Amino acid sequence: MDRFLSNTINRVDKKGRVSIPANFRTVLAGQSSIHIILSVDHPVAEAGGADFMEANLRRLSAMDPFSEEYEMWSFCLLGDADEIKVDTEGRIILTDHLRAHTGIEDEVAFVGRGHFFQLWEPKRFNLYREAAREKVRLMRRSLSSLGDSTSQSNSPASQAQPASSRAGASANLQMGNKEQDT
Amino acid sequence: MDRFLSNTINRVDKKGRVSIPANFRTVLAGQSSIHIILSVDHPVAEAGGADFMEANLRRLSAMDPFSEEYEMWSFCLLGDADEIKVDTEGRIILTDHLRAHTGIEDEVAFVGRGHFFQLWEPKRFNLYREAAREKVRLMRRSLSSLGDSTSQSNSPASQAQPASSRAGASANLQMGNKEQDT
DNA sequence: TGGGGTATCATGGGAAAATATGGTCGTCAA
DNA sequence: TTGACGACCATATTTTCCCATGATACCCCA
Repeated sequence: MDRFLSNTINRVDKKGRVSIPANFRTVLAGQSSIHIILSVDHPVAEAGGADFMEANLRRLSAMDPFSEEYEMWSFCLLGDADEIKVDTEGRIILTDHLRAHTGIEDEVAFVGRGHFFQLWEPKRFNLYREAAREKVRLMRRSLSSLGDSTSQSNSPASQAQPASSRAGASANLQMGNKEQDT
Repeated sequence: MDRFLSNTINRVDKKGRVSIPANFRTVLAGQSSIHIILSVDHPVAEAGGADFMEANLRRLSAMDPFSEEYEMWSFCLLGDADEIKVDTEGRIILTDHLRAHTGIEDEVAFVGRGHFFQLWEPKRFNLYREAAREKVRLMRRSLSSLGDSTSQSNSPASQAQPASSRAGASANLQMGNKEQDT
């Protein structure tokens, strides 16, 4: 298990602690803290281990340091970021501005996104999920009307290759910027 | 045997476990977990081994990582997916959101689809199957009216189903995209 | 070819391990 | 001193492992 998958809803206790789902913890492989940034697009926080942070910084370093783009990105990526300790039970304490940004109160939806995961307020998560599913439905429909190779009206799966070909496969599995595999 | 074929209905026990059909297990070749995604069109889950997951992700990696398209697909393919452990007896435990999406309660229809297989709630599976047959019948009819006027139903599959009477059936092709979840 | 024995399979249940969650008690700093 | 936080402990629930059973399919040999 080497990427964040699936979603779980966990409770926040009186002290503000939440358990990171066990399968996410195994991906984090015992790191004692996680890095969190706030999404600019949605009321959601995005988190991952050290490699997640590094990937973000690497993206930043590819920009012109005097551009406005750089200014804004670095502001959000660094200024609005957090490094949160994971306690001995695998829990984290949410910061105030994380709660404010996400609307999280007493429950958190942990949503795996590959090389990072998201923290949603559960109701918002469900809304967004519905919207995402609808969008995918529409996108696929318009795709198949183009005569997209083999794609018949199935799931994304309908396109999958026979099991072989795994050699090059893992190369770009991860999104955008990724560095560690395994 | 390297493809998932045919279909089987197995029971879910009190603890929520259900056996993966033995012939499917041989295709999985001893992998200790399976990957599952939820169909966006139907109340069905689609599952396979590691190669199934990789094939899906490969599809993702062809997209622009900053596009909305990518965002939506990856959300569904990763955030709404599951990696489920297979126990020593070859059983899995269905997650809550999988049950919510499929409507599965105490029985599961495993349906082979080649390089992956589906999990259906048996009644819905039957309805869908009816609807699918009807569609095929209609499509064939309109096709054959283009030229081959004589071709009448003699497919090996044409069984004793009174073709009509299932008027409502095709409507059900879409059923369930309004699943009520938690 | 028939019959008995054997392997495989779906299913069930008990017990141990893991997990999510709750609470207590010091410590350190404001 | 108070309040936040970390380490530590407690517990209910869930998951996993192990063993058992009835049923069926399969095979071998007389």
